[in-house]
Amino acid sequence: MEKDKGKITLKDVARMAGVSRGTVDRVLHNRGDVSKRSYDNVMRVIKDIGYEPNIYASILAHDQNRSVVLLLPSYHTGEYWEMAARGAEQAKAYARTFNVSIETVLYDQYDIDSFREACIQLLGLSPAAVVLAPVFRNETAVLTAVLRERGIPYSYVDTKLEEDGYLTFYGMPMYKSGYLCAELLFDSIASVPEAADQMKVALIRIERDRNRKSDPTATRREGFFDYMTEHYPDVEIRSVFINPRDPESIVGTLSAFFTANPGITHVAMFNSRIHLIAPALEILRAGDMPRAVGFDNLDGNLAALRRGSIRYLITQHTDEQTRLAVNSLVDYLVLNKEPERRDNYMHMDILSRNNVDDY
Amino acid sequence: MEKDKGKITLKDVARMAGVSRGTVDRVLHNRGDVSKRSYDNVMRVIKDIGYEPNIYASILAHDQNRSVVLLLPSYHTGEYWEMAARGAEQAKAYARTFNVSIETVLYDQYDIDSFREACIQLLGLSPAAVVLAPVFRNETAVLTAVLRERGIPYSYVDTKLEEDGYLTFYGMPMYKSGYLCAELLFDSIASVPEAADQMKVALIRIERDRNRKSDPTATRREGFFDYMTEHYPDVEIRSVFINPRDPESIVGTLSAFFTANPGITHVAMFNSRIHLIAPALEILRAGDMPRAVGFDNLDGNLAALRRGSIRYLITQHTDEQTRLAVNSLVDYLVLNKEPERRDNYMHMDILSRNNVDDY
DNA sequence: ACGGTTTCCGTGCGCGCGCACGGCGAATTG
DNA sequence: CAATTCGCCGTGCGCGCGCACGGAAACCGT
Repeated sequence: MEKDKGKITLKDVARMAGVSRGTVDRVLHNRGDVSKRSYDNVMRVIKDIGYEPNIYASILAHDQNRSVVLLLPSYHTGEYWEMAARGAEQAKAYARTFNVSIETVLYDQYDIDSFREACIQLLGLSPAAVVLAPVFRNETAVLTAVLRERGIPYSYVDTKLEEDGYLTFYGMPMYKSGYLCAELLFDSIASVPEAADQMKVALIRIERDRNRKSDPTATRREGFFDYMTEHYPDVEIRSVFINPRDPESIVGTLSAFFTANPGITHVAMFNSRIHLIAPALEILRAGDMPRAVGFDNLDGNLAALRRGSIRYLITQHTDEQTRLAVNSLVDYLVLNKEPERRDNYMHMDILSRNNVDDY
Repeated sequence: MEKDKGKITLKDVARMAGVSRGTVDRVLHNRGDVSKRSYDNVMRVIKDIGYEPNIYASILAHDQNRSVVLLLPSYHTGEYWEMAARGAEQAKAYARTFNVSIETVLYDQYDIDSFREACIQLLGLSPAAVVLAPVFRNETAVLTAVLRERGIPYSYVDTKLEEDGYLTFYGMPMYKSGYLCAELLFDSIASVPEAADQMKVALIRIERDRNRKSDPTATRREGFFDYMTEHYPDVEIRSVFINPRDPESIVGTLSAFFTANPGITHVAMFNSRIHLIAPALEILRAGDMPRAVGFDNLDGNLAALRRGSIRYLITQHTDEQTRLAVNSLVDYLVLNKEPERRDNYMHMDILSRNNVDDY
């Protein structure tokens, strides 16, 4: 494209503008102490010959110690937010090639005070940029106000607030994911739609979400129901609530449910925890496994997929989201690169037993 | 994690190892002229304190004009290899942050002489690294021999030769992709397997491949047949050959085929060109569209997917493959980073009408 | 005319590393 | 034993830029 041969340097610009390197430098950084005449000269030369600073020399001379801090919900092994942490780990490799370090601050997503503390801790780290998963919306708004005031760029992952101070957002299209879930579930009778009247669906939900007003999967459920209404309006759909904190109880809960609701042929679960019910299905329905579709590539889910107790997983790449969010901030910080898109809805992957291996 | 404050430099290593900067440098680059004693000392210190070179200083001092050259089949808009070129374009962004430029040399994949010429042209560019799509296997072997002799690292995309001089390979698991194709195609009767005896499959193939001994999709077809034998041994499978150079003829060919073979319910195509037959299906089978599954995310294929004339596409991310191959070479050149894996079989994406939007 | 500001500008140093050059002691050779 | 070679090593320069320092005009008031 452009000739890299006779690389144009700041010195060249200085010479061509009839000034010194220092003056060009002052112009480039709007640092004042430059006469209008010199300023114009320099600017003209820069435009004319298309000078671009050498970022390596710049960074080397600068030698800053930037760090990107992630603010995420804490997690146990195998849980949803672990994937985000994994993505952060991957981003580290990229960041460290730019001498940017990555730190993570965790909070309890069910304890607003821990979030407040985490915010204070985060600011104490004096981050060069921040990645947020905004579970507590009001408190997050407070934090981002501070960040904006301090000129610290930040990005959202998973969910975003409706404001426009953020650099990027990486998330999943929730409504569509529910729609897709229904489609995959009922693709099993696509060639014989008249079989629909023998089909019956169980939606597995979390006990705690039953009375929760802000269920994060509500939109997804909406997409699911819309698909069903459009394509299979007469199929029966039942909900059953399990308690994820007490895995022992799940077999019992489902056993009672299947007895009370015979003929369940399809199972769906809208959060990331379908791995919790896979063993129960294997025990209770070994003979005639219902077709099950769930979300997210947790290790437990992938294992169940491989065992055959789950037919499809729809994944949103939480790790990728985090990785890309960090990278966008690093690019912005180091290379002055504006992101291509502010809002990035990630592609949903469909995982089956036969394409999970090279995942 | 590590303290970035007192950044460890090459000079520190030298001091701690009781040698000079030059010696450390020689060790780092395996440049010889170092006594075993000094070598061991330096290596130990490096391990101990976890020294990592500052790439900015490194690149700045280096200031070479390396270029990575891609050797790919030429293409028209909307064809398979265009995706590889697109991936190269994306890699450019990454490469340029390291002052590495990307060049592409194209050849006619049906003309061996053009390949030979391309090889000469490539060597004339004195590349720092090369990415290859080895259509002509024998000639490619000749080229790679030269590259090895000159110490130029290279990577394969799409296909590889069975040798072990390459740095990385990025491709798709072909057998599995065929297996997956069959599964997706017949998932439509998964809940009512007894419907299988009313199903009939058409495999659309390319006229030119009929007598070709090295059909690149042969392995894929094998996976497909294995799945069918295992799960639906009695389903009828018919092949029909079309001429992609004469799109006008396709409707006629398929029309005759459907007449001769009534009751086709499923259609599969193992190369990237299923977009060629989508219009024909829309015309000939508007009333009862067969279920069609194809490969690769060509724009034409995606459009047909959106229109509903294709049910699923299995994609192998040719663009990603190329991008990653280039990146692995850049990392190797600039950062001395060995690739994590030599052979990288890419994940296969399943695309349906409902997850294609954010692709 | 002279001291004191203000405005504007040039120069030198250092960031950490790659590499060429030259040097020094020990081994080898005639 | 002197001359040469060889193995090993240290030093200096430059990559392009940021920034601090100091200095030269120009301007001002007395």
